[in-house]
Amino acid sequence: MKQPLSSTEENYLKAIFKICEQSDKPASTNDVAILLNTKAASVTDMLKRLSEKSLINYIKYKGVTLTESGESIATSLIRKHRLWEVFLTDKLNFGWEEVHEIAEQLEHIKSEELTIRLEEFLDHPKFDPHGDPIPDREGKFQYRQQILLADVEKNIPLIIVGVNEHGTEFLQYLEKLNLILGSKLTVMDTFTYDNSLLVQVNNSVKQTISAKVAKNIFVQKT
Amino acid sequence: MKQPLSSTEENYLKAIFKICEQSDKPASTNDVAILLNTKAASVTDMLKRLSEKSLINYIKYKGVTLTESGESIATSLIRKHRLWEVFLTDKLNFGWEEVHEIAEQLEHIKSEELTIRLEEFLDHPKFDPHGDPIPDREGKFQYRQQILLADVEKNIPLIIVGVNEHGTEFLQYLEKLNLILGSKLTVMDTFTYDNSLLVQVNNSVKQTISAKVAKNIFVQKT
DNA sequence: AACATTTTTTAGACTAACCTAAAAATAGTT
DNA sequence: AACTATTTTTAGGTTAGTCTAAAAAATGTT
Repeated sequence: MKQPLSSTEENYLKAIFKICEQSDKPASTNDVAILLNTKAASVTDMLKRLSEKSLINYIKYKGVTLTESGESIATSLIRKHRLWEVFLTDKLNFGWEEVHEIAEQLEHIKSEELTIRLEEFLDHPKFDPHGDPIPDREGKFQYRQQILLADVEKNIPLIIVGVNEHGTEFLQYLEKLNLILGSKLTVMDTFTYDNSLLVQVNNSVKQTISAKVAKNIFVQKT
Repeated sequence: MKQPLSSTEENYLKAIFKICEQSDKPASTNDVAILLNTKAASVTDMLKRLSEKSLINYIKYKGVTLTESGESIATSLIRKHRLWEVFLTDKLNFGWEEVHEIAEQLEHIKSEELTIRLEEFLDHPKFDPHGDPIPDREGKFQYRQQILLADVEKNIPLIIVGVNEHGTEFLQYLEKLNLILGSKLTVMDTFTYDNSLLVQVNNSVKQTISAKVAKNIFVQKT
């Protein structure tokens, strides 16, 4: 009946999920093409096939959303991806900037039992190394408090709970500034000229942070 | 230059390696087809492509062997396969009959660093859960003493060090008979009628074992 | 509302990996 | 050595996933 999906098909579902999650609107063909680094024509092609399999709701020219079964596959992939990321950092001591690419491969391993035992082995982590929440077996996950460092007021003690970008370069840069998950910081001053911020990290060093960086760091009030 | 191989190509290399290893002769097209559960025509097709990439020595109608680079890829796959099997049994508590299928997928994950760190994490195991030796980073591995239980004389104390078949059914059956890695046993008697054996396991139970089973168990003298 | 621009789809072609059926080469047997 | 049976290769076709170029639909602008 349900023959297993190819990695390619799975990647399309994940892409559609991410786009819809961010914008709360159907994903456009182009959005998907850009995210998957492919061409719009190829996307149209695949959308027809996924629609045939009842994994997406696709209306020509009107964009695409996931059906329930499509969404369940997408969240399962995200779940596996994030669990493997935890494994790679916590057990194999990879840096948070190194794990994405490997997890991208590992998430396609097909074994329900493996995922369950991996989760158990890792002690049921709730967040991955970048602070992203890990869906449970039913695909549900608590959303993190999504306050961007860029939107926060002065003189409030904060803690870093996540990042909004997962590129190697960005994460390595953050690490150099000591801006990692769990780091404490306070915005000392904001400069309206370029929207950069002066922040104090871990109650010691004061640093200036560009607006672009501040828009990619999630914080919580402590 | 060297674009990475597809999982399919990798599986062909592994198959050729296994056939050549067992028979010490070039692998025939048919052998490969049978092992990979595909058709001879498909194999010929692939052999041409692998030959083009200098991974195999292929002479029409004469069979195929691996080149040095082909062999290095094959042993790397076997290395990864067996390391993941150790991970699955030792860390995730899978049974030795459950791990093959999952490791079949995991062996294709591409990251040199991952393999090295996994090996480290597992404490540099030398054998997988079925007693098969794990190649080192250079692809070298010590061959195990390959004495088949079927070929051993009476009244010599033995220990099980490996199996020659990895099917789920066979391994589950062995487990039921308490014939697992490390089990001690002695051949008490042999019956020339059907070549079955009477063995004593762990100095307690006496059991009869068919010739077929005895041909798939490797033992060592203690 | 009509025209220009952008987005999306269609049409047609390519590659990897597979297949079946037929032809060619090898191996086995008398 | 000749003939038969088996193995292997070739020829031609299929499917998934990709592409480019052109056509069609949607969107934006005056």
